[in-house]
Amino acid sequence: MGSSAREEARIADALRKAVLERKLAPGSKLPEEELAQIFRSNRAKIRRVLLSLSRSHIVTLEPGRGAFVSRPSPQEARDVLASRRLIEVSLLARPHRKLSTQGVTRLRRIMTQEAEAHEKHDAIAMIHVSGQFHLTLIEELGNEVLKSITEELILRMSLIITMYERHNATCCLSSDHHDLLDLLLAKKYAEASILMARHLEGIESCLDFHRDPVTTTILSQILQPVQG
Amino acid sequence: MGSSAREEARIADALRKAVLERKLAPGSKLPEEELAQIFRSNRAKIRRVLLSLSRSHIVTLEPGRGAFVSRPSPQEARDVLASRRLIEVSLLARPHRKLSTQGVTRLRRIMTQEAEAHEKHDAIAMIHVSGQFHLTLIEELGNEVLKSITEELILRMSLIITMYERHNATCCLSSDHHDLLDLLLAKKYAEASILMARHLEGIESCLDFHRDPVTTTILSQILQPVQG
DNA sequence: TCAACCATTATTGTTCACAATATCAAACCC
DNA sequence: GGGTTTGATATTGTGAACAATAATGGTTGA
Repeated sequence: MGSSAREEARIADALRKAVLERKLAPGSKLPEEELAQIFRSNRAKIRRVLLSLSRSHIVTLEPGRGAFVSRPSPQEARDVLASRRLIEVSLLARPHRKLSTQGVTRLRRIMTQEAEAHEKHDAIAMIHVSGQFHLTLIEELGNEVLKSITEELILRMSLIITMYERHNATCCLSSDHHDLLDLLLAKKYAEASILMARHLEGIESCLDFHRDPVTTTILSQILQPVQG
Repeated sequence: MGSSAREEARIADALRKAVLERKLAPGSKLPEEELAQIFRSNRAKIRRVLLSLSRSHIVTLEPGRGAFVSRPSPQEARDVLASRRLIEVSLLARPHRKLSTQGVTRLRRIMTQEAEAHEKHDAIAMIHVSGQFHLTLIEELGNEVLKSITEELILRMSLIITMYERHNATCCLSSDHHDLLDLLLAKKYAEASILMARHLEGIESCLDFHRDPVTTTILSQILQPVQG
């Protein structure tokens, strides 16, 4: 069987998904044995997955103690937010290329899904779709490298929001996304970039770095339904 | 012994250094056993290091075949260059903070080393010092996250330059660095960012994506002196 | 009652042997 | 003679057993 890489990718994706959807709280312990049986895998594979995720700052490996979902410090949080803002705002201000017609179609479809999720009050779907909007924008106006960098930053932001969010603030106002696309179609890049800056600052303003980083270490049974 | 992480970091650093200094040609095979005895280590640790490096796009793991130094495609090369340009140029245009006095000192010291390396025609020292200049700038004006992102991009650029460089073009004109610092001290950020854009475009213009990616697979004896 | 210590238990870290796979070369058929 | 097949060799992939380490809980003594 040469599908071991696929299996590891599946496990890593499931963990990343759980982090993105804020089901795995920062600080949660990730015991190798437990993960192995949840995913019907073995420790060796789990271990490689955890090593990979630790390189993406999603997981922190403490020697002799094991793997934990990362708990970004306030400073790290600020840096992640600032970095994402720099990338996305600058890209809108000076996009590498024009929006393709199929790109516009993709963005429109995503916004439709966003509206549906909003209507159903499906917070998890909102997170996914909102992330997809930003990533598609980067893919269209930028390139693959920026996209994968931002993918990682978005994942780290999920941890940050879980730790430091003030109330149940909505992560992304979908109206912003709508206005953003309008401005881009009108080639008003300067205005679009300003809107994006405000958009991301909006997320930031919902954070409170003073409060105790509440990290209820949730049991891993949350992962059970993920792997189907 | 709990120093296994340290040992792995040492091996990873040695490999990264070899890539940065362009001693390890893209496409070179990295056999686990051979690396293990070069670094007086074992396959398990080597394997973990290679997995880590593969996450940084420095190494490519081919299932069943082993690890190879990555050979970035022309498209990937363009994306890496564009991403680095976006980050550094935007950061100069709108720095997150002012240059600290000790930051200026550090940059000046680096430029001194740069002049020395230039005088001695020490190409390897030039690479290191030039990278340090850019990274220090990002650390001073930006943050740690952007710094580590750029660290990875610089490493990938080393591979790109090895594969696609036209002649023996100097990677960074030190005069540019000098002018850059002057502009920053004068708070002429707009001009500084333009200079940075030209600076990085200069590197890009030395590349030729049409020529065959010459990848002389160098033996790993190059690594021997690295680990001392 | 509290604190320090020690034994127990659970988890991680390491090593080894073996299985699977790809590479290479020689033999073979067309 | 060229291309294909087939076996030998080397390298990677996998799993399990063992060692080392940290967390846990209970005991003992002040």
